[in-house]
Amino acid sequence: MATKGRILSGGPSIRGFDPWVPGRSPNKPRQLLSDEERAQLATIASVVRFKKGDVIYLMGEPAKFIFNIIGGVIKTYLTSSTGAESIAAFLYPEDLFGLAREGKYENSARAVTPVTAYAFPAAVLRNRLLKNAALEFHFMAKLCNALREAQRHAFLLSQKHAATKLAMFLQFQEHVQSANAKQTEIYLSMGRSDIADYVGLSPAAVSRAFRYLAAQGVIKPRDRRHVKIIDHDALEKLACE
Amino acid sequence: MATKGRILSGGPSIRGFDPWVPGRSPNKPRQLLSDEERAQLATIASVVRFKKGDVIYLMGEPAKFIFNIIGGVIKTYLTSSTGAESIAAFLYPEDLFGLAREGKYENSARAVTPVTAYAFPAAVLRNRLLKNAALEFHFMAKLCNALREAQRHAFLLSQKHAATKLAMFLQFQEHVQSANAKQTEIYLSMGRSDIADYVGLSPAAVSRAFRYLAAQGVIKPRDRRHVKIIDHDALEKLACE
DNA sequence: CGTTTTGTTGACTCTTATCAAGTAGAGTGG
DNA sequence: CCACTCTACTTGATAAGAGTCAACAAAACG
Repeated sequence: MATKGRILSGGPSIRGFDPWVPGRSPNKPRQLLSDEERAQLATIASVVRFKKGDVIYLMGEPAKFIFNIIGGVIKTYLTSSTGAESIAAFLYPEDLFGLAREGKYENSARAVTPVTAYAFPAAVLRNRLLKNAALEFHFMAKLCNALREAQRHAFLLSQKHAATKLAMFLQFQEHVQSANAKQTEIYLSMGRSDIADYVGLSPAAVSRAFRYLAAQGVIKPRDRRHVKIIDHDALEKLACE
Repeated sequence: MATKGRILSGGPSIRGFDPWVPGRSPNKPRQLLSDEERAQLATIASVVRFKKGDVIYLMGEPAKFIFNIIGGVIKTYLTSSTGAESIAAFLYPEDLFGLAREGKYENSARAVTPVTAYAFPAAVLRNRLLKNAALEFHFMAKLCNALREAQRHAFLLSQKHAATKLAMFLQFQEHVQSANAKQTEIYLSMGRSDIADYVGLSPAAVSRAFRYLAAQGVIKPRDRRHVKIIDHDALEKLACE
């Protein structure tokens, strides 16, 4: 695919919104890095691959790398003492992950699909950022985006009805994909139990919520990973209720 | 108070953890800004005051300012279409707030107590950051902290039992305050309904959860705003369950 | 093509939301 | 400083909704 080729050949890529500069086409994230920045970052990055299900790092490990996804989807998660895992975020191509505190990872990460990513050694990246304010600014902008998404996720989790949560989740997915193409059908990269861990419900409740939305004529599932949104307004209404 | 005097006289202050450099005393946040940076920031800041309950900004407004709290507590929140408000974060002295996307605030902010803060004009601050990579790095570090807290908040919200949520909330409060002093009694800056909006429960459920924890002998409320933690281990166990 | 994992469905239980009534606290003016 | 008022909080009864468990169905995997 042409787009994928461009991303690969161009080096590391970060997509998002500038905190303060209005975009030319609002509500569409843009490439935050200049071509020179991407080339510069390419010199310190190595490309790494993970198979579906691979653990990329565990909470508490020394945070040697920051990652930039080229292709695939990863999840970051926290594990409670009972073993239940709560998913903090799904991350997609052109996202960053590898959040650390005082040199230790603050959550765990695992590949949801096969993943290709750039890995930046933390120490080297830190030096680059301290020497290049513009580059650093773009990383900061991406962090603002991540913070906003975490707050939206918290908002989703504060909702009480399973259908509301699922509706919001589907809207998130739609926005992630509409960056690439304006398609009516959504592809879900993750399984039902990952969705459950993200929206804070049991897998059973997620399953029932899908059935409910389908019964209302809001969505039309083709199979477990493909959903067509029939009634965007109804979804919006459910999501905002 | 000596500490407060230092903060005021020293100019803007940001407290947190460096993402990659281990702290000398782990688990204690440190001042991220150098004295020169604080002095420099002071030249572009004005001091603003808000009364308890004042709206500081509303979601969607032009994001003219970034704020740094000197004293008091604020909350950032999202309002759903039904009017229910979900609190994204409580912010304390030495915190930053005023998150924006493409020049618009992405949430609303309101004073929970009387508040004093520095206000940085966004455009001016942006220029400073782009000219001073070290200063910018410290803002970025603070953003990492905020992102981590948002993810911990999401983790709290994903918990199913009211007592668990409240236990986690009380632990958060304890950590916020233990930065200042190691006291056994916690002071709650916010009312019950703000706690409810933060942990994603009804005020009634929060009230019952308090009663439950007290009945278990885990906490001992002195009045509505003062709680003594009797059994830290039990609280930990409840929080992690 | 069988095996194993993942997802769906139903019956039942448990928890919290909701609503309404009562109470305590904070704030206000005398 | 006290009484009054108003808001915020607590408490109880009820019902709606999601969790759990178990059995079944459907994919995914080798």
